[in-house]
Amino acid sequence: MSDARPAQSFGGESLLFLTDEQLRQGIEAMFFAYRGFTADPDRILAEMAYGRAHHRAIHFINRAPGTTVNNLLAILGVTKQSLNRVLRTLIADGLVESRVGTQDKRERHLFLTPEGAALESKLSDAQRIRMRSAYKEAGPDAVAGFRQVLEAMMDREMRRTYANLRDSAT
Amino acid sequence: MSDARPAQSFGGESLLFLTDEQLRQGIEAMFFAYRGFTADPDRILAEMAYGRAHHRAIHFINRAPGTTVNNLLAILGVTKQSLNRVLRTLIADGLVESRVGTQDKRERHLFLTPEGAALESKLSDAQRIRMRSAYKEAGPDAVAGFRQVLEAMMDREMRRTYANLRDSAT
DNA sequence: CAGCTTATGTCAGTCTTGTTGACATTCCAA
DNA sequence: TTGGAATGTCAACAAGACTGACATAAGCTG
Repeated sequence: MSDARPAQSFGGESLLFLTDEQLRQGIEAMFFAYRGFTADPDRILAEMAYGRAHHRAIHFINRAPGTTVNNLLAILGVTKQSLNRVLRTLIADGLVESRVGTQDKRERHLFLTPEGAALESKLSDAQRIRMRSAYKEAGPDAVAGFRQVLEAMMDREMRRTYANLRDSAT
Repeated sequence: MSDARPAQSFGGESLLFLTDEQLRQGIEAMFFAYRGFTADPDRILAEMAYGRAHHRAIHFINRAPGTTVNNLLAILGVTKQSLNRVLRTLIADGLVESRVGTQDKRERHLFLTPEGAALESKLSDAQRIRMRSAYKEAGPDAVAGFRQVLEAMMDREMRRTYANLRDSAT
Protein backbone atom coordinates (compact mmCIF):
# COMPACT_ATOMS: atom_id res chain seq x y z
CA MET A 1 0.00 0.00 0.00
CA SER A 2 2.66 2.46 -0.99
CA ASP A 3 0.65 4.28 -3.65
CA ALA A 4 -0.92 6.70 -1.21
CA ARG A 5 -1.16 10.17 -2.60
CA PRO A 6 -2.70 13.29 -1.13
CA ALA A 7 -6.32 13.80 -2.08
CA GLN A 8 -6.83 16.66 -4.45
CA SER A 9 -9.92 18.80 -4.55
CA PHE A 10 -11.21 21.05 -7.29
CA GLY A 11 -14.40 22.92 -6.53
CA GLY A 12 -15.51 20.42 -3.91
CA GLU A 13 -15.06 17.44 -6.20
CA SER A 14 -12.06 15.36 -5.21
CA LEU A 15 -10.22 13.17 -7.63
CA LEU A 16 -9.91 9.59 -6.53
CA PHE A 17 -6.41 9.60 -5.16
CA LEU A 18 -7.40 7.89 -1.98
CA THR A 19 -4.95 7.95 0.87
CA ASP A 20 -4.76 5.08 3.31
CA GLU A 21 -5.89 7.58 5.91
CA GLN A 22 -9.08 8.39 4.02
CA LEU A 23 -9.80 4.73 3.54
CA ARG A 24 -9.19 3.98 7.17
CA GLN A 25 -11.63 6.70 8.15
CA GLY A 26 -14.20 4.96 5.99
CA ILE A 27 -13.40 1.65 7.69
CA GLU A 28 -13.83 3.16 11.13
CA ALA A 29 -17.02 4.90 10.07
CA MET A 30 -18.46 1.54 9.01
CA PHE A 31 -17.47 0.02 12.34
CA PHE A 32 -19.00 2.73 14.51
CA ALA A 33 -22.07 3.18 12.33
CA TYR A 34 -22.88 -0.51 12.33
CA ARG A 35 -22.91 -0.40 16.10
CA GLY A 36 -25.48 2.37 16.00
CA PHE A 37 -27.38 0.59 13.27
CA THR A 38 -27.96 -2.48 15.44
CA ALA A 39 -28.19 -0.77 18.82
CA ASP A 40 -31.93 -0.05 18.91
CA PRO A 41 -33.20 -3.50 17.88
CA ASP A 42 -30.58 -5.08 20.15
CA ARG A 43 -32.03 -3.25 23.11
CA ILE A 44 -35.52 -4.54 22.35
CA LEU A 45 -34.28 -8.07 21.74
CA ALA A 46 -32.29 -8.12 24.95
CA GLU A 47 -35.51 -7.78 26.94
CA MET A 48 -36.74 -10.98 25.37
CA ALA A 49 -34.67 -14.15 25.05
CA TYR A 50 -33.72 -13.22 21.51
CA GLY A 51 -30.64 -11.98 19.72
CA ARG A 52 -29.62 -10.42 16.45
CA ALA A 53 -29.92 -13.73 14.65
CA HIS A 54 -33.62 -13.87 15.47
CA HIS A 55 -34.04 -10.35 14.17
CA ARG A 56 -32.42 -11.22 10.87
CA ALA A 57 -34.58 -14.29 10.39
CA ILE A 58 -37.76 -12.38 11.21
CA HIS A 59 -36.76 -9.53 8.94
CA PHE A 60 -36.26 -11.65 5.85
CA ILE A 61 -39.25 -13.93 6.48
CA ASN A 62 -41.36 -10.79 6.62
CA ARG A 63 -39.65 -9.57 3.48
CA ALA A 64 -40.31 -12.75 1.51
CA PRO A 65 -43.19 -14.65 3.11
CA GLY A 66 -43.27 -18.34 2.21
CA THR A 67 -39.53 -18.46 1.62
CA THR A 68 -37.87 -21.82 2.14
CA VAL A 69 -35.23 -22.57 4.73
CA ASN A 70 -32.69 -23.05 1.97
CA ASN A 71 -33.45 -19.68 0.46
CA LEU A 72 -33.19 -17.98 3.82
CA LEU A 73 -29.87 -19.73 4.31
CA ALA A 74 -28.46 -18.16 1.17
CA ILE A 75 -29.62 -14.71 2.22
CA LEU A 76 -28.31 -14.90 5.77
CA GLY A 77 -25.04 -16.64 4.94
CA VAL A 78 -24.99 -19.00 7.91
CA THR A 79 -25.13 -22.77 8.17
CA LYS A 80 -28.49 -24.48 8.11
CA GLN A 81 -27.85 -25.82 11.59
CA SER A 82 -27.31 -22.33 12.94
CA LEU A 83 -30.43 -21.01 11.29
CA ASN A 84 -32.39 -24.02 12.42
CA ARG A 85 -31.75 -23.35 16.08
CA VAL A 86 -33.09 -19.84 15.68
CA LEU A 87 -36.11 -20.97 13.68
CA ARG A 88 -36.88 -23.70 16.20
CA THR A 89 -37.24 -21.21 19.04
CA LEU A 90 -39.22 -18.79 16.90
CA ILE A 91 -41.60 -21.58 15.86
CA ALA A 92 -41.86 -22.88 19.43
CA ASP A 93 -42.68 -19.37 20.63
CA GLY A 94 -45.35 -18.99 17.97
CA LEU A 95 -43.71 -16.17 16.03
CA VAL A 96 -43.01 -18.16 12.87
CA GLU A 97 -45.04 -20.82 11.13
CA SER A 98 -43.39 -23.55 9.08
CA ARG A 99 -45.52 -25.21 6.43
CA VAL A 100 -44.43 -28.31 4.56
CA GLY A 101 -44.20 -27.62 0.84
CA THR A 102 -47.09 -28.83 -1.29
CA GLN A 103 -45.07 -29.61 -4.39
CA ASP A 104 -41.80 -30.60 -2.74
CA LYS A 105 -42.49 -32.00 0.69
CA ARG A 106 -38.84 -31.66 1.65
CA GLU A 107 -39.17 -27.90 1.71
CA ARG A 108 -40.54 -25.85 4.58
CA HIS A 109 -42.18 -22.55 3.75
CA LEU A 110 -41.82 -19.92 6.44
CA PHE A 111 -44.37 -17.30 7.48
CA LEU A 112 -44.70 -14.85 10.33
CA THR A 113 -47.65 -15.34 12.65
CA PRO A 114 -49.49 -12.18 13.79
CA GLU A 115 -47.27 -12.24 16.90
CA GLY A 116 -44.18 -12.55 14.74
CA ALA A 117 -45.32 -9.73 12.52
CA ALA A 118 -45.87 -7.58 15.61
CA LEU A 119 -42.32 -8.12 16.78
CA GLU A 120 -41.01 -7.47 13.28
CA SER A 121 -42.81 -4.14 13.23
CA LYS A 122 -41.44 -3.18 16.61
CA LEU A 123 -37.87 -3.96 15.60
CA SER A 124 -38.15 -2.41 12.16
CA ASP A 125 -39.71 0.73 13.52
CA ALA A 126 -36.82 1.26 15.89
CA GLN A 127 -34.28 0.72 13.15
CA ARG A 128 -36.14 2.86 10.64
CA ILE A 129 -36.40 5.76 13.04
CA ARG A 130 -32.64 5.94 13.28
CA MET A 131 -32.21 5.45 9.56
CA ARG A 132 -34.76 8.12 8.76
CA SER A 133 -33.08 10.54 11.12
CA ALA A 134 -29.65 9.85 9.60
CA TYR A 135 -31.04 10.28 6.10
CA LYS A 136 -32.66 13.57 7.00
CA GLU A 137 -29.51 14.88 8.61
CA ALA A 138 -27.29 13.90 5.70
CA GLY A 139 -29.62 14.94 2.92
CA PRO A 140 -30.85 13.30 -0.28
CA ASP A 141 -27.63 13.45 -2.27
CA ALA A 142 -25.71 11.89 0.57
CA VAL A 143 -28.25 9.09 0.79
CA ALA A 144 -27.81 8.25 -2.88
CA GLY A 145 -24.06 8.09 -2.41
CA PHE A 146 -24.41 6.05 0.73
CA ARG A 147 -26.42 3.42 -1.12
CA GLN A 148 -24.00 3.37 -4.04
CA VAL A 149 -20.94 2.79 -1.90
CA LEU A 150 -22.64 0.12 0.19
CA GLU A 151 -23.70 -1.78 -2.90
CA ALA A 152 -20.19 -1.57 -4.32
CA MET A 153 -18.84 -2.99 -1.09
CA MET A 154 -20.91 -6.18 -1.22
CA ASP A 155 -19.70 -9.51 -2.50
CA ARG A 156 -20.96 -10.31 -5.95
CA GLU A 157 -23.45 -12.87 -4.72
CA MET A 158 -24.81 -10.65 -1.97
CA ARG A 159 -25.18 -7.87 -4.47
CA ARG A 160 -27.36 -10.08 -6.58
CA THR A 161 -29.44 -11.11 -3.57
CA TYR A 162 -29.78 -7.51 -2.51
CA ALA A 163 -30.89 -6.42 -5.96
CA ASN A 164 -33.40 -9.24 -6.16
CA LEU A 165 -34.97 -8.28 -2.87
CA ARG A 166 -34.99 -4.63 -3.84
CA ASP A 167 -36.59 -5.20 -7.22
CA SER A 168 -39.19 -7.58 -5.81
CA ALA A 169 -40.61 -4.72 -3.76
CA THR A 170 -44.29 -4.41 -4.50
CA MET B 1 -44.94 4.12 10.80
CA SER B 2 -48.01 5.31 8.96
CA ASP B 3 -46.51 8.49 7.52
CA ALA B 4 -45.07 6.76 4.48
CA ARG B 5 -45.43 8.79 1.34
CA PRO B 6 -44.13 8.14 -2.12
CA ALA B 7 -40.73 9.63 -2.75
CA GLN B 8 -40.83 12.62 -5.05
CA SER B 9 -38.05 13.60 -7.36
CA PHE B 10 -37.39 16.90 -9.05
CA GLY B 11 -34.39 17.01 -11.32
CA GLY B 12 -32.69 14.10 -9.59
CA GLU B 13 -33.03 15.63 -6.15
CA SER B 14 -35.62 13.82 -4.09
CA LEU B 15 -37.43 15.49 -1.27
CA LEU B 16 -37.13 13.67 1.99
CA PHE B 17 -40.44 11.86 2.05
CA LEU B 18 -38.88 8.57 2.87
CA THR B 19 -41.01 5.51 2.45
CA ASP B 20 -40.60 2.52 4.70
CA GLU B 21 -39.53 0.63 1.60
CA GLN B 22 -36.68 3.04 0.90
CA LEU B 23 -35.55 2.86 4.49
CA ARG B 24 -35.71 -0.92 4.50
CA GLN B 25 -33.53 -1.01 1.41
CA GLY B 26 -31.00 1.05 3.29
CA ILE B 27 -31.20 -1.35 6.21
CA GLU B 28 -30.61 -4.34 3.97
CA ALA B 29 -27.79 -2.56 2.19
CA MET B 30 -26.07 -2.05 5.53
CA PHE B 31 -26.52 -5.70 6.39
CA PHE B 32 -25.12 -7.07 3.14
CA ALA B 33 -22.37 -4.48 2.87
CA TYR B 34 -21.11 -5.14 6.38
CA ARG B 35 -20.72 -8.77 5.46
CA GLY B 36 -18.53 -7.81 2.54
CA PHE B 37 -16.70 -5.29 4.68
CA THR B 38 -15.54 -7.96 7.14
CA ALA B 39 -15.19 -10.87 4.71
CA ASP B 40 -11.57 -10.35 3.63
CA PRO B 41 -9.99 -9.90 7.07
CA ASP B 42 -12.15 -12.74 8.38
CA ARG B 43 -10.65 -15.07 5.81
CA ILE B 44 -7.12 -14.14 6.86
CA LEU B 45 -7.94 -14.43 10.56
CA ALA B 46 -9.57 -17.81 10.13
CA GLU B 47 -6.25 -19.28 9.01
CA MET B 48 -4.78 -18.26 12.33
CA ALA B 49 -6.41 -18.85 15.69
CA TYR B 50 -7.81 -15.32 15.66
CA GLY B 51 -11.20 -13.74 15.16
CA ARG B 52 -12.77 -10.40 14.47
CA ALA B 53 -12.24 -9.33 18.07
CA HIS B 54 -8.47 -9.61 17.63
CA HIS B 55 -8.66 -7.58 14.44
CA ARG B 56 -10.51 -4.76 16.16
CA ALA B 57 -8.01 -4.63 19.01
CA ILE B 58 -5.06 -4.63 16.63
CA HIS B 59 -6.64 -1.98 14.44
CA PHE B 60 -7.17 0.53 17.22
CA ILE B 61 -3.86 -0.16 18.95
CA ASN B 62 -2.19 0.61 15.64
CA ARG B 63 -4.39 3.67 15.28
CA ALA B 64 -3.51 5.07 18.70
CA PRO B 65 -0.24 3.52 19.86
CA GLY B 66 0.26 3.70 23.61
CA THR B 67 -3.46 3.76 24.29
CA THR B 68 -4.54 2.42 27.64
CA VAL B 69 -6.74 -0.59 28.22
CA ASN B 70 -9.49 1.64 29.51
CA ASN B 71 -9.40 3.85 26.46
CA LEU B 72 -9.53 0.85 24.16
CA LEU B 73 -12.48 -0.44 26.13
CA ALA B 74 -14.40 2.76 25.44
CA ILE B 75 -13.63 2.61 21.73
CA LEU B 76 -14.54 -1.03 21.27
CA GLY B 77 -17.57 -0.99 23.50
CA VAL B 78 -17.02 -4.37 25.11
CA THR B 79 -16.39 -5.45 28.68
CA LYS B 80 -12.89 -5.54 30.10
CA GLN B 81 -13.19 -9.30 30.56
CA SER B 82 -13.94 -9.74 26.91
CA LEU B 83 -11.14 -7.45 25.80
CA ASN B 84 -8.74 -8.98 28.27
CA ARG B 85 -9.17 -12.44 26.83
CA VAL B 86 -8.22 -11.09 23.42
CA LEU B 87 -5.30 -8.98 24.67
CA ARG B 88 -3.94 -11.88 26.69
CA THR B 89 -3.59 -14.07 23.62
CA LEU B 90 -2.16 -11.23 21.52
CA ILE B 91 0.45 -10.46 24.18
CA ALA B 92 1.27 -14.14 24.67
CA ASP B 93 1.73 -14.51 20.92
CA GLY B 94 4.04 -11.50 20.80
CA LEU B 95 1.82 -9.28 18.66
CA VAL B 96 1.09 -6.70 21.32
CA GLU B 97 3.30 -5.22 23.99
CA SER B 98 1.89 -3.92 27.28
CA ARG B 99 4.00 -1.33 29.07
CA VAL B 100 3.31 -0.10 32.58
CA GLY B 101 2.60 3.63 32.59
CA THR B 102 5.42 5.94 33.65
CA GLN B 103 3.24 8.61 35.24
CA ASP B 104 0.39 6.42 36.39
CA LYS B 105 1.72 2.96 37.03
CA ARG B 106 -1.78 1.48 37.16
CA GLU B 107 -2.20 2.05 33.46
CA ARG B 108 -0.94 -0.28 30.76
CA HIS B 109 0.00 1.30 27.46
CA LEU B 110 -0.48 -0.91 24.46
CA PHE B 111 1.76 -1.11 21.40
CA LEU B 112 2.04 -3.38 18.41
CA THR B 113 5.25 -5.34 18.09
CA PRO B 114 6.78 -5.60 14.60
CA GLU B 115 4.92 -8.92 14.25
CA GLY B 116 1.68 -7.28 15.35
CA ALA B 117 2.22 -4.41 12.93
CA ALA B 118 2.79 -6.91 10.14
CA LEU B 119 -0.53 -8.61 10.80
CA GLU B 120 -2.25 -5.24 11.06
CA SER B 121 -0.92 -4.31 7.65
CA LYS B 122 -2.03 -7.56 6.14
CA LEU B 123 -5.56 -7.17 7.50
CA SER B 124 -5.82 -3.48 6.70
CA ASP B 125 -4.55 -3.97 3.20
CA ALA B 126 -7.24 -6.53 2.49
CA GLN B 127 -9.94 -4.27 3.85
CA ARG B 128 -8.62 -1.17 2.14
CA ILE B 129 -8.47 -2.87 -1.23
CA ARG B 130 -12.19 -3.54 -1.07
CA MET B 131 -12.93 -0.07 0.26
CA ARG B 132 -10.82 1.56 -2.42
CA SER B 133 -12.54 -0.43 -5.11
CA ALA B 134 -15.98 0.47 -3.78
CA TYR B 135 -15.02 4.14 -3.58
CA LYS B 136 -13.74 4.12 -7.13
CA GLU B 137 -16.83 2.44 -8.43
CA ALA B 138 -19.21 4.78 -6.63
CA GLY B 139 -17.31 7.99 -7.28
CA PRO B 140 -16.21 10.90 -5.11
CA ASP B 141 -19.60 12.48 -4.48
CA ALA B 142 -21.01 9.16 -3.40
CA VAL B 143 -18.13 8.70 -0.98
CA ALA B 144 -18.84 12.02 0.69
CA GLY B 145 -22.47 11.07 1.10
CA PHE B 146 -21.55 7.66 2.36
CA ARG B 147 -19.45 9.15 5.13
CA GLN B 148 -22.12 11.69 6.05
CA VAL B 149 -24.86 9.11 6.44
CA LEU B 150 -22.64 6.75 8.42
CA GLU B 151 -21.67 9.50 10.82
CA ALA B 152 -25.30 10.48 11.27
CA MET B 153 -26.13 6.88 12.10
CA MET B 154 -23.70 6.62 15.02
CA ASP B 155 -24.58 7.05 18.66
CA ARG B 156 -23.57 10.40 20.05
CA GLU B 157 -20.70 8.99 22.02
CA MET B 158 -19.35 6.93 19.13
CA ARG B 159 -19.59 9.98 16.94
CA ARG B 160 -17.34 11.85 19.31
CA THR B 161 -14.89 8.95 19.45
CA TYR B 162 -14.90 8.72 15.67
CA ALA B 163 -14.28 12.43 15.25
CA ASN B 164 -11.45 12.36 17.78
CA LEU B 165 -9.70 9.55 15.97
CA ARG B 166 -10.25 11.24 12.63
CA ASP B 167 -8.94 14.61 13.76
CA SER B 168 -5.93 13.08 15.48
CA ALA B 169 -4.68 11.88 12.10
CA THR B 170 -1.16 13.08 11.61
C1' DC C 1 -0.82 7.61 57.27
C1' DA C 2 -5.73 5.60 56.46
C1' DG C 3 -9.13 4.91 53.61
C1' DC C 4 -11.50 5.60 49.25
C1' DT C 5 -11.26 5.40 44.35
C1' DT C 6 -9.36 4.02 39.94
C1' DA C 7 -7.13 0.87 36.60
C1' DT C 8 -6.30 -3.51 35.55
C1' DG C 9 -6.43 -8.49 35.65
C1' DT C 10 -8.58 -12.93 36.66
C1' DC C 11 -11.86 -16.75 37.69
C1' DA C 12 -16.30 -18.76 37.10
C1' DG C 13 -20.50 -19.18 34.87
C1' DT C 14 -23.99 -18.10 31.29
C1' DC C 15 -25.82 -16.87 26.67
C1' DT C 16 -25.95 -16.25 21.69
C1' DT C 17 -24.50 -17.78 17.60
C1' DG C 18 -21.45 -19.68 14.78
C1' DT C 19 -19.25 -24.38 13.45
C1' DT C 20 -19.02 -29.81 12.06
C1' DG C 21 -20.79 -34.43 12.14
C1' DA C 22 -24.41 -37.67 11.91
C1' DC C 23 -28.83 -38.80 10.42
C1' DA C 24 -33.83 -38.87 8.64
C1' DT C 25 -36.88 -37.77 5.02
C1' DT C 26 -38.13 -36.84 0.44
C1' DC C 27 -37.46 -36.40 -4.41
C1' DC C 28 -35.67 -37.67 -8.83
C1' DA C 29 -33.31 -40.01 -12.32
C1' DA C 30 -30.75 -44.02 -14.03
C1' DT D 1 -36.48 -49.66 -7.71
C1' DT D 2 -32.64 -48.11 -5.95
C1' DG D 3 -28.96 -44.87 -5.17
C1' DG D 4 -27.71 -40.16 -5.04
C1' DA D 5 -29.01 -35.38 -4.18
C1' DA D 6 -31.63 -32.05 -1.67
C1' DT D 7 -33.68 -30.58 2.54
C1' DG D 8 -34.12 -30.27 7.18
C1' DT D 9 -33.19 -31.80 12.24
C1' DC D 10 -30.55 -33.16 16.38
C1' DA D 11 -26.21 -33.17 19.13
C1' DA D 12 -21.88 -31.51 20.48
C1' DC D 13 -18.54 -28.06 20.49
C1' DA D 14 -16.03 -23.30 20.07
C1' DA D 15 -15.74 -18.26 19.88
C1' DG D 16 -16.82 -14.37 21.94
C1' DA D 17 -19.97 -11.63 24.15
C1' DC D 18 -22.00 -10.92 29.01
C1' DT D 19 -22.42 -10.55 34.48
C1' DG D 20 -20.66 -11.02 39.07
C1' DA D 21 -17.12 -11.43 42.38
C1' DC D 22 -12.71 -10.64 43.77
C1' DA D 23 -7.47 -9.38 43.92
C1' DT D 24 -3.82 -6.18 43.32
C1' DA D 25 -1.55 -2.05 42.74
C1' DA D 26 -1.46 2.74 42.64
C1' DG D 27 -3.23 7.30 42.97
C1' DC D 28 -5.76 10.71 45.81
C1' DT D 29 -7.72 13.02 49.80
C1' DG D 30 -8.54 14.23 54.42
